[in-house]
Amino acid sequence: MPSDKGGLTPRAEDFPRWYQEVVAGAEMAENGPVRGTMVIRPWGFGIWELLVAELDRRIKEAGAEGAYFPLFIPESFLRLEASHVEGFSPELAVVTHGGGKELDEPIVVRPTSETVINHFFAKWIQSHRDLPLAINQWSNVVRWEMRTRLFLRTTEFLWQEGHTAHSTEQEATAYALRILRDVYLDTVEKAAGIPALIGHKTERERFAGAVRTWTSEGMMGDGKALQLGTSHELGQNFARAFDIQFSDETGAQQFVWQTSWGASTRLVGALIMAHGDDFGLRLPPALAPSQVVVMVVKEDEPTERAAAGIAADLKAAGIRVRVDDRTETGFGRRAIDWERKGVPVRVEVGPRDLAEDKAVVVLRHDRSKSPVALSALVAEVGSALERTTELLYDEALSFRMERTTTVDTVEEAIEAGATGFAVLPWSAVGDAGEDRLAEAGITVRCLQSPDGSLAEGEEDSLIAVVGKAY
RNA sequence: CGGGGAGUGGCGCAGUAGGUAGCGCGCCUGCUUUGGGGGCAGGAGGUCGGGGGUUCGAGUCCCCCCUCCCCGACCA
Repeated sequence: MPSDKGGLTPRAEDFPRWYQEVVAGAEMAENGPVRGTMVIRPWGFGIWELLVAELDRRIKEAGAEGAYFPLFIPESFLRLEASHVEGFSPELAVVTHGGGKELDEPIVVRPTSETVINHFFAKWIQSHRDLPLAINQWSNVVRWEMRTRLFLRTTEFLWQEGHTAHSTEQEATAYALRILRDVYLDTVEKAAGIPALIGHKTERERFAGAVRTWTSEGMMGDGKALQLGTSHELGQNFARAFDIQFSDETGAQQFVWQTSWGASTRLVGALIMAHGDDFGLRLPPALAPSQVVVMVVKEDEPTERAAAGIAADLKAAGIRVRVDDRTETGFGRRAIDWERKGVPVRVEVGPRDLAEDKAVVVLRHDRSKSPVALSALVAEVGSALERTTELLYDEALSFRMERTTTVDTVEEAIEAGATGFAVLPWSAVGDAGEDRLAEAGITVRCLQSPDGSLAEGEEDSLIAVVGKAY
């Protein structure tokens, strides 16, 4: 029996199931033949490509240059930084054979590229004049995860990893924060329309090998947290392990101060979970492979011509548009398909509209329909697209506020954290409190100043935002 | 690795005392319909996860193996 929800399980009924159905139904991705791997289909990859463009533009503006390092890393490299190996060894994929022979030294498939990149940084950096050095790589990485979910956690995933070296600690800190704010926070909020909290991780949540990890965290539609982008201050840990030294102005040898930062295909999952509704995906226009679909309601020559004309006008206005003239498929089916894929605006063109020189404009955000005069169509669609991201953002923000509770104790945080975020004084948590939260499946997502701004240390005045996480 | 479940057309499933495989969706053809998963008619598509055994006969019973999913320990 057809329902107008396109056959999806309601989000509130079973969120994980709804998520899987959206990923499949919107033709975004499916499982690969090897456990935990993912085939990203054109619709999902189109979203990723737009995300890459948004991120990369900001990364370049922040002064990092693109480069590429190998997929294969000598196993010995990983061992050079103690906490780094410890953190990653359980999830490594290791190549032991090549060309039909057993290798002398096993090769690791990169779980991240800190080690290879720093091996080369050591070679490239000689003088303070070589600094700062900022490199960004777009690549795939492999982490042998136990439980996987499409986009959220897969064995192989696509990401961007930035690596920098600076002559002073202050400069490294400033750069890590610049990336957090100007790249991640800005992309996530402006392009993706997802409100994010920023702060730093507690010691136990910190990246393996970092001295401080900065994070941006979003709340998903089920109240759980998802890390959206992280930026690490590595101090001189890797510099010492890989002997990355430079001569300063006085001729003295010094170790560099470093950062690394990344965002992954997980962001596509964030988009689904932050904005999706019972009818499927809802895409912010900046990340929609097609921002508008013009639907030919009925097969007939004047209608098809009118639809093509509308599409051409929209395209000329710089809008990504596609025409759906598959009239051999029923109208309802096609409408639901585009709705599930999250296309922000649909323009329906049929003989009845054309008789009045109109078309029906349907907004995916609230599924509202309104007749619009053809002469006003481009302007109307354009302004609808401009409003969409902010509407999605506002909706997600009020949801997060509804689901965020300020509390005083760990026990209260456990209760509130079951369905959303709990905010409490960091001094009320501490190491023991983190243990207690962990028993309830809750983690500290980030530490902030009481006003929500960034703070550096672990001093008592900080607040902790806690919740269940993906 | 510990506990639980499942492998049957592309997808989701049924298959009842063992008797030679079926349903829904999808797909193809034609007609009709197109304003929220249309209707009618016809059609294609299956080594029943693999191997062995019992039997006149195995999707079904027995043994071994493989794979996948869910829950717990790890994680952008």
